[in-house]
Amino acid sequence: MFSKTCEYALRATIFIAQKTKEGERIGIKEIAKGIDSPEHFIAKILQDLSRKGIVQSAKGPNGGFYLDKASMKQSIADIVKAVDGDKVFQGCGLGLKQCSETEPCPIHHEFKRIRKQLFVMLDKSKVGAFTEALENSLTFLKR
Amino acid sequence: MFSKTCEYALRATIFIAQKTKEGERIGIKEIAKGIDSPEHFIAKILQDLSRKGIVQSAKGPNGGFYLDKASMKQSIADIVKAVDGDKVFQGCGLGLKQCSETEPCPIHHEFKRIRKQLFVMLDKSKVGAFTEALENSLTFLKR
DNA sequence: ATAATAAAAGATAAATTAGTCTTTTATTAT
DNA sequence: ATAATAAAAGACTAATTTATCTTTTATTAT
Repeated sequence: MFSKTCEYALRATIFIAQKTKEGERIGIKEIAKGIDSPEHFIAKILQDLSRKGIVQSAKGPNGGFYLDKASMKQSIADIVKAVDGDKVFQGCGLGLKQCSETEPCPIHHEFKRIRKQLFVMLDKSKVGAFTEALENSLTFLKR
Repeated sequence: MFSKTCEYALRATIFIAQKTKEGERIGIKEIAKGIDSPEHFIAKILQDLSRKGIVQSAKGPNGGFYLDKASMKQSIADIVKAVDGDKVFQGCGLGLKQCSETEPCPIHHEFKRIRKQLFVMLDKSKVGAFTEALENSLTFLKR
C-alpha cells in the first residue's frame, strides 16, 4: 500500500510521539531499534521528515527527535501524503492518468469509495493518539 | 496501490475480455494501443499471465489472446493476487511482518476493515462484466 | 515443404526505490 | 576554547521494478 520509506516514516513518527509524551528526545539509534528499521536508512528518512516539519529535531548533546504540539496532532494521512504523495488517495486503480468522473475507468466509482474510506480512516488517526496502547503493549511498532 | 505491472495486467485482461466477447482474438500490438501501454512490456506481462492461466493465447496466424469461460469469470482480485501477491489484501499498513490480531500495529484493526472492503469490492468485480460500459464509452481503458 | 504470422523466451538496459557509509555542521557541557 | 554529542548532508551501492530489443518456437495457410 505504502512505500517502505513511508512505512518506516509512520512507525518512526508514532514512536517519537510516544517518547515525546514521556518527555524524552530520542536519538536515531534508539528509533532504529524501537521500530526495527535500518539505522542509516531511518536517519535519511527522518532528515527529510524534519525538513518537512513532520518531526522536530535538535542537534548536539541532549539532542534528538521529538514532536511539537502541532506535529502531535498530525494524522497518518498527513504523513503518507508528505512521503508518498496523494497517489494512494487520488490515483486511478488501473493506473490511468486521465481517469475522472467524466472519463472513468471500469472500476472508478467503486474504487473511489474505498479510497475515500481509507483516507477518512487515516485522517482520523492522529499521531499522538497511539501512545497509551503502545505503553500497555496492546499494540506494537516492531517486527 | 498496485504495481505498474499489475495495472497494465488488469487493463489488458479487461480489454481482452471485451474483444473476446466480440468474438476476436487480439494481438499484442492492438492490446498495447488499446490500453495505452508499452508494447514490449505488455508482451512480457501477457506471457506471464498466460503461463498463469489468467489469459489464454494461441500462436501463429489468427493467433492472439483471448479469455475462456473460466477466465471471463475471474475477478480483479484474482488478477491482483496473481501479479502482486496478496500483500495489498493481507499486509500490515506499517510494514510489520508479525502484525496480527495478537500483536497488532497501532492501526491494525481499522486498516484490516478497509482492506477487507477493498477485497470484497475487487472480488465482486468480474473481468467479463465491464464489456458493455466500455462498448458504450461509459468507461475507458486508455490515458 | 515453405513462408508468414504471432506468441514465448531470453538477454539487456534504464529508472526508481531501498539501503549504507563518510564527512560536515550545530549544539552543549566542561 | 575544546571535546563530545547528535543530526544534516552528501556520495555511493544494491536491489527491485519498469521497459526494450532480439531470437526462438509453434501454428497456419499456401
